[in-house]
Amino acid sequence: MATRRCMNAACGVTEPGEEWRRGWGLRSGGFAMLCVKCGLAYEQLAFCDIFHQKESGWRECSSCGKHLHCGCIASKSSFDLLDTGGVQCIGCMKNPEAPFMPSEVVQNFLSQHHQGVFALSTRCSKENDTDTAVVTRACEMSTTTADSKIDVGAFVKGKGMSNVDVEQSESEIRSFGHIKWEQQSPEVGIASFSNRYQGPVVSSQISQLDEKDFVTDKSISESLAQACLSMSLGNTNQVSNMESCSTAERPLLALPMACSVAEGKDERKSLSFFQQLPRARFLAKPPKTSNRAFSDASRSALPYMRVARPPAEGRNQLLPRYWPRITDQELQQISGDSNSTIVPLFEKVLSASDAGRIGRLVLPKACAEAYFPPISQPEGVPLTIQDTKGKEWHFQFRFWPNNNSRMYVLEGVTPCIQSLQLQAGDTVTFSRIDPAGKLVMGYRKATNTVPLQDSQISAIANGTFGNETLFSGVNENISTVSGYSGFLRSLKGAMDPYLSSQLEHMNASDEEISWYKGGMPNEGLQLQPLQKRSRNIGTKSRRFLMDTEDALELKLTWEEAQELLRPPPSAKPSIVTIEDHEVEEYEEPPVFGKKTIFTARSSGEQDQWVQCDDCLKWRRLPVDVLLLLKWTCSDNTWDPKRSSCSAPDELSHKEMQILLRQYEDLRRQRMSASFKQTSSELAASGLDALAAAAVLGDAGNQATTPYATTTKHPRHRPGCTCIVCIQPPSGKGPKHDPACTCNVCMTVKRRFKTLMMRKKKRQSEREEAEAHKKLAWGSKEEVEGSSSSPKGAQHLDPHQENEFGQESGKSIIEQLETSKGHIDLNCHPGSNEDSQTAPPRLSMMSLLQDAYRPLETYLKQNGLTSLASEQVNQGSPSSFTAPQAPGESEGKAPDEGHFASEEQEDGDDGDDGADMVTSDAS
DNA sequence: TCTCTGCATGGATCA
DNA sequence: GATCCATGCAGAGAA
Repeated sequence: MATRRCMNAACGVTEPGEEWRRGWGLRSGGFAMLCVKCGLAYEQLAFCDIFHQKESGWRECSSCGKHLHCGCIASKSSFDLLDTGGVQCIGCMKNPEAPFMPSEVVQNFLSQHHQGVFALSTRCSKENDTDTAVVTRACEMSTTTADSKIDVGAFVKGKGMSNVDVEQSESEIRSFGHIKWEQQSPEVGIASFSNRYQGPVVSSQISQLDEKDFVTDKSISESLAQACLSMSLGNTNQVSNMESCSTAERPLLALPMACSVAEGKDERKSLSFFQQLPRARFLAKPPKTSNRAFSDASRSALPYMRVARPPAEGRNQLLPRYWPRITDQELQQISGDSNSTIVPLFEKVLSASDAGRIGRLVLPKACAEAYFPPISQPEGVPLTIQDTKGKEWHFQFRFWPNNNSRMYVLEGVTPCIQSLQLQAGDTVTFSRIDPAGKLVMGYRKATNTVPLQDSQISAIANGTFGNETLFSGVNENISTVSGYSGFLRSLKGAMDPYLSSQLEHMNASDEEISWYKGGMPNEGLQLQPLQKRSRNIGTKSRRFLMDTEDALELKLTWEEAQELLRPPPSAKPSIVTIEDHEVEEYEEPPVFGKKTIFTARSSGEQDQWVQCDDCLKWRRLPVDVLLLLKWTCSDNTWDPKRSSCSAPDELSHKEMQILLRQYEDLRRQRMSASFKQTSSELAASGLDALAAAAVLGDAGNQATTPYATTTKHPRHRPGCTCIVCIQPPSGKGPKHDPACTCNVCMTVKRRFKTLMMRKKKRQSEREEAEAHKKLAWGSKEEVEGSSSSPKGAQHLDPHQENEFGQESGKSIIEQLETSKGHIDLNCHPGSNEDSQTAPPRLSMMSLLQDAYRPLETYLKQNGLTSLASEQVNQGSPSSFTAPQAPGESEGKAPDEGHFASEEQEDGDDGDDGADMVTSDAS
């Protein structure tokens, strides 16, 4: 064991006693740590090197053996010994900002008080804390730092400190950069004392914290400790002569996470952390995975984190979901103008039974045992809890045995719940007012809330909710689109009030935020709340089943949200193959785009319509344009005549309204249809069905194959099961076996066969010279073509395909090969062997393109003009015709798009050509 | 018949 | 596998 001299030279301790030997640490002005094993928060080991020097460069808590590492670097980094004592990780040392950056606490405090006082506290160890008084200490001195002069004399006088104390403390303050040591209550888990987020350095290090990490996770605890060890006491160059101080007066940063036994003694005697720093910040636990991808800017955009790590009383380590998330407003509301200290204890999202008429609020066991009076009898004890308005509510705090454990409940909460108009999903927070010890119950309404996952809580609290958390993949790149704040503002409405509250600070406006929903900004995109972990969607648990409308809305809105995702601008994807699936992988996260609607002309040509954010006029755009979140007429480079908001609408207001109304109706219809289909599928799917699907494999694959949403088929949208949408874009992705009977292949085959059948039929009529040659194929095709019957179309199997007439079919294929290049033999009705020997290339998409090309066009291109006239007369009842755009033809052929029936989809490929048939996609 | 009470159940999560 | 906890449920008592 390599014991070092305490970094705090004033301490003078070179051989830490047993009371030191607890793993924990401090970061520069940011937070204190909890011993990962013993749970002590206030060991006075702040600046002492008490860890084993391991060969690996890691240090180990001499007490509990937990490894600690600097929080600034995710990977292992060795430590270096500082001249002033203590250790510092290499990573931190290389980072001129991280360790030496003046404490945000000090900075903030100085900025507010011009005093170099800074609350720090010591605390007794867990084992002997019951009778070990925390030595409160204050320092009095005037010292000059690089930026400011500190005068803490007034404070010291106020504390009645002796000159000796002052002298001792003076060095402490010098060394620690304007810090006042003071006994501190353990109310807050981790605190950042800044009013504003100070930047990435601290946050990134803070982000290393984790509840579990503190307690059990050794690997993570390493990160914690490294943060400790890398803490800076200010610029070491500024560390002046250090004088000794008694170990009993070893300073500690006033950061809670106290041991429990001393609760109620020390903390209530101590000056409040909040009293000293009325706007103390709660910070939170970090994600398990340190994620530094979150940009500095984005981190700095989360200034008001209030995820308070609850006091570790009774060593109960609460699940993060119970960590109280309290906003400034809530704090102020609870505390009022008094100097009382608010100790956020825990919170709970009300379940249905909690908010129900039973009047029982189930309390998390750990919370109940930690913060509520101990009870030994099931009858429990009456408990008076005050709400934020000061009204006192009387509950019965009790428990009943449950699985060799206890289930704690608050009974009689109905009047309170009703009074506060709380519902399931709302959150109640329990806090304690010190020193009075009163329990206070606050609440948050759950409008559009997102009960965050534990990891999300952590990540958000640490400003690292990046790729792996709630808003996966969404980070600062958003700012390249519409401004990060705008993005966050958009997110706000869908997030937990807590997070929303954080985001509020990035946007001065506290007004209600609506999601931009494509071209209809007035429609709030109802992004539904995320549920906790996997208990939300798709769970079999009854308790989480949503009613049909909710489910419908949830499904659809997420689809809609998904629609708005765009590949990151100017980002080139790399193609990776995962389980034989080629996936476009972007380095950058997706961005939100603007939603548009699409229309199709009779010629099959499509238009995209977008609404200007400023003038709300609709502009026609090419279909292949991807728009970012904000779009105005000035961005209309495709139509210079309408590149200004002053330019008139291309369509009249009425026409556009009709278009939009029809579009919306159609959307709803499709939503309902989709939902009904899903519901029926779900209803029909039992375990047997699932098992059968699993056995069949194919069905399973279909069930699990995500719909590929491609920008190449803008008329289609997520959820569309048409062949275009279920086919990997750009011909990428796995090729199907020629004998594959999956939906994709069968549809391709059907469509191709029908197409070819018609073509062949016409050709056979016209080309008498080839009549005999094609007659054989044609006759068979006539049989199958009668198949325009469902039977013929749907029961097509590979064997039948082989009978399809290889010779004739081959000639057709050859034609296509000649014109289109390689043919996807997967789609060749009778070329199984070939496909296996020669991997197809893009031909399926070619066929699809042909198949989806308006038949009229196709026929014309193939010299089958006589068919064209027929096709235009075939309508699709499910499509609607939009007002004709100026300059458009008068053709009224309906579109065969994915609004068409399945039969049309399969058989009537020539139904394309709807005039201005709207479809939505992004 | 409704409400309350105490406990059981089982899915989700944790270790 | 253990534990938590949301919810169900049966029995008792009240309306």
